[in-house]
Amino acid sequence: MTNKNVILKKSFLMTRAEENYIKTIFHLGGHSAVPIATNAIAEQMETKPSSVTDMAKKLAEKGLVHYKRYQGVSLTDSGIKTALSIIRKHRLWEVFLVKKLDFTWDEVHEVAEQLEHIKSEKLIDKIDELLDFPKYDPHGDPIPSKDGKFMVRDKELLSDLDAGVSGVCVGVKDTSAPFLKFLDKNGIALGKTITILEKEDFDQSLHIKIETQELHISHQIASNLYVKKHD
Amino acid sequence: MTNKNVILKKSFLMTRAEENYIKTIFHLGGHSAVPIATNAIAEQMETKPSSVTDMAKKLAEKGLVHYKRYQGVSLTDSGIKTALSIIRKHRLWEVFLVKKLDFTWDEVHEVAEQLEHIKSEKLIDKIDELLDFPKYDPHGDPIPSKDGKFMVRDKELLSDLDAGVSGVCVGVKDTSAPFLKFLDKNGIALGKTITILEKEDFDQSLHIKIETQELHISHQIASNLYVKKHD
DNA sequence: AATAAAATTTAGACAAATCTAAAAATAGGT
DNA sequence: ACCTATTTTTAGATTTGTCTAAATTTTATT
Ligand SMILES: [Mn+2]
Ligand SMILES: [Mn+2]
Ligand SMILES: [Mn+2]
Ligand SMILES: [Mn+2]
Repeated sequence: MTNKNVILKKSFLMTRAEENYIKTIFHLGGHSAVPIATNAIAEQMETKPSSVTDMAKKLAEKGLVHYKRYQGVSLTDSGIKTALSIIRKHRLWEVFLVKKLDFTWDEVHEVAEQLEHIKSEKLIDKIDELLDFPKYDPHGDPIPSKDGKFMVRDKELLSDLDAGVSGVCVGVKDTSAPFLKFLDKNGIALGKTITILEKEDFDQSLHIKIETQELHISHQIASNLYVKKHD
Repeated sequence: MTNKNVILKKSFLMTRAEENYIKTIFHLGGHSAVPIATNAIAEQMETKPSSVTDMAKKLAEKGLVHYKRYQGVSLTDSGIKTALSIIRKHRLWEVFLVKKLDFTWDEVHEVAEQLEHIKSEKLIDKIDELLDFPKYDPHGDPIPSKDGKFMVRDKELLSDLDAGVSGVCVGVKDTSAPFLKFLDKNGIALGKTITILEKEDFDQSLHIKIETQELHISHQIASNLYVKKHD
């Protein structure tokens, strides 16, 4: 087998489980030098630490993660590339589902979790083209380009801003269906302008204006909404 | 667990391997009373007969096939329903790839083999709607509706027709990429009118007119082209 | 009907991904 | 520095889907 085929094999012969581990490690911050703890990965993936250890060894064997016993794992350059490719697919499929099939933003994640594992470079590139090369997914998260680059929009948690400040809602931190449905119910959506009218010292709850409507939201809600401040 | 959940489990908790076996059995004709031989399934799936036996037992356990030792397998009503649902997904995805993403008809099968296993009823129904409820896939094969019904177009193999007869090309029997590429190269496509000008007794090869162009094709080619005769 | 050939099943093994329970290593507190 | 609590790894088992080799059943041939 040629060296080129070995390289191809590595990226094409990833199992679904392997891909899910790589993606989780990336999301936990394992792309930086800081290694991620076995337990953190296990908790995030709803599996047991012993399973994570087994997989860490396998991924290290494949050159996708750095792993030293008891020292946690972090992604190699190859692992980061792989993670970005999966995240790209996940987010593009989410945009597709919303823009072309009228899914709501709380419905797309579950299906994208499956679609992100479809192996076809042509397929995802054509989906990208069909969607006119979107930069952000339905939850405001950036979509990596084919070569792994993506916009890091400067945004802040609504809960970190002071009274009087206003900006545009550009993302959500919690992407769970219940949270997204709550936002729908209260007229909060990406692209809308939010102004902090008042901040309650006692419980950090906020009195906000969203477009024309006034609303009271808890700290928990505010700490899951990303806003881009007006200049 | 309620009875309803048990039923749901059966249709939702199918593994990819199980789905592929069910689909293969259906394609080999196992939907009729005639049971399909273990070896036939093994050959079609490029696996070993012993593996087929193991899976036959599991599928029988789940009520998807009839199975008696040494007697082959056939699909139960539930198995047929399952097979039609997978085939529906496969063919709708093939149409999607051709109509919306500019895939050629020789590229779609491999990707559809993956996409057919995505679990989301809403997804496939929305794809169906986006495509305006197509009745046939890019190879002329009928697409089962949500409730498992589909058109059986009356069509004949070009090789079974006599000289002088003409009709419209409505399907291919061999859907392999090499055959489809051969057809492209020779200007043969679904929807085109074909007339048999002459039939060579010796080797059954045909001299045909396809639209305005004349062409000589072997028996092997003719026996993989479906035609609907003109009235 | 007996025997040979072919098809099918069984038995036992293996790889992938997971688990539980026990052992080992690390980190934190005094 | 020592002890303890926590984290992580190892060892061994389990499930799914596969394989090879041997045994069994069916089918075809004499
Ligand atoms: Mn998502
Ligand atoms: Mn998202
Ligand atoms: Mn196909
Ligand atoms: Mn087809």
